[in-house]
Formats: sequence, C-alpha cells, structure tokens
Amino acid sequence: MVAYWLMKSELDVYPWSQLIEDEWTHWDGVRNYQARNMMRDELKCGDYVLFYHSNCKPPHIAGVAIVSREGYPDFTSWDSQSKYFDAKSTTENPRWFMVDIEPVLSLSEIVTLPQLREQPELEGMPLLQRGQRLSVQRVDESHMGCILEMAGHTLEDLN
DNA sequence: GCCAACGTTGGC
DNA sequence: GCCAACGTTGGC
Repeated sequence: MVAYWLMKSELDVYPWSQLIEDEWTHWDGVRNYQARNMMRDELKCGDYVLFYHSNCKPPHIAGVAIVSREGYPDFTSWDSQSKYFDAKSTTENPRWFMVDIEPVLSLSEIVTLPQLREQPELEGMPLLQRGQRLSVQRVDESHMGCILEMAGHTLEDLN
C-alpha cells in the first residue's frame, strides 16, 4: 500500500533542481520528533513525496520524488563539524533518522500555495492549516491526485 | 522585517 | 510536572 507525503525544502537551501542533478539525496537535518518518527517508522520504499519549496515567493510544489531507502540514522548528527550535530545522538543510540529520495516527476507546472488554498478539495490538508510547521507531512491519496491534476498530471504518471 | 504558532529547554 | 523564556519556522 503506497503512501503519499510532502516534504518541505527551502528554495535557497536545497532546491528541486539540485535533486535532479544529484539523482538522489538523503533527507538529512530534520530535528523534529514528529517528523523523525514518520521517517523512522512510516515512510516506506516506493512511497511518493511532494517536493515543496518553502521560504520563497510564492511557496510551491515543484516535483514528485520517491522514497528509495527507508529510515536509517542521520549520520550528520554524529558529525561535530555539521550544523546538525547533536551530542546526544550516538551510533549505539541514534536520535535522528532520515530517508533517501529520488526524483520521479518534475511538474509541468508548479502548484503554488495560493492555488492550493483555492481548491475546495484540499480543505483540511495539513500544509494549509495555520501554524503548520512540520517539514514532513502525510498526504491523502485524493489530495495527491488533485494536486497532480492541478499540475497537468495524474496519479498514473507516477508509474 | 514582522510576527503568529509552536517546539524545546531548564529552573523551580 | 509546570510554565516562562527562548528559538525556529515560514507565510505575509
């Protein structure tokens, strides 16, 4: 059973175009327990991920990625030179987890946050709730289908 | 740049 | 275990 997710990335930190260039990446640096739990326990290989650009005008979804490796320790938490270093995370008892993702589909047309807000079908989507800051969120299949259609695609395009 | 929302920290 | 202080996120 495939699940759908949304991940936020700041446009000037790690853009979609960089993922295309890299061909895959590990989604390191998440330091929030709710997001950590989802990446450790719930994101599965083959799940699809909406790639959302935050901190830009307008914020928007740029592409769809796929989970290519399930939760494993975020090794940047062990690197004292990393800005994501956490002294309380050890190799024996890792505190933070990440997944790997690969790009699947660059949207023909990006879907902006204002466009998402205009869609009655998307009412209740966590991203659209005020104060929603989680950088990893679950997405309903119906919401996923709706967003893909807004971008000129369908769920079938993912296969 | 502002600020609302919300998570984390740490004193008590 | 409460809660004030503080830091971060991220839209606007």
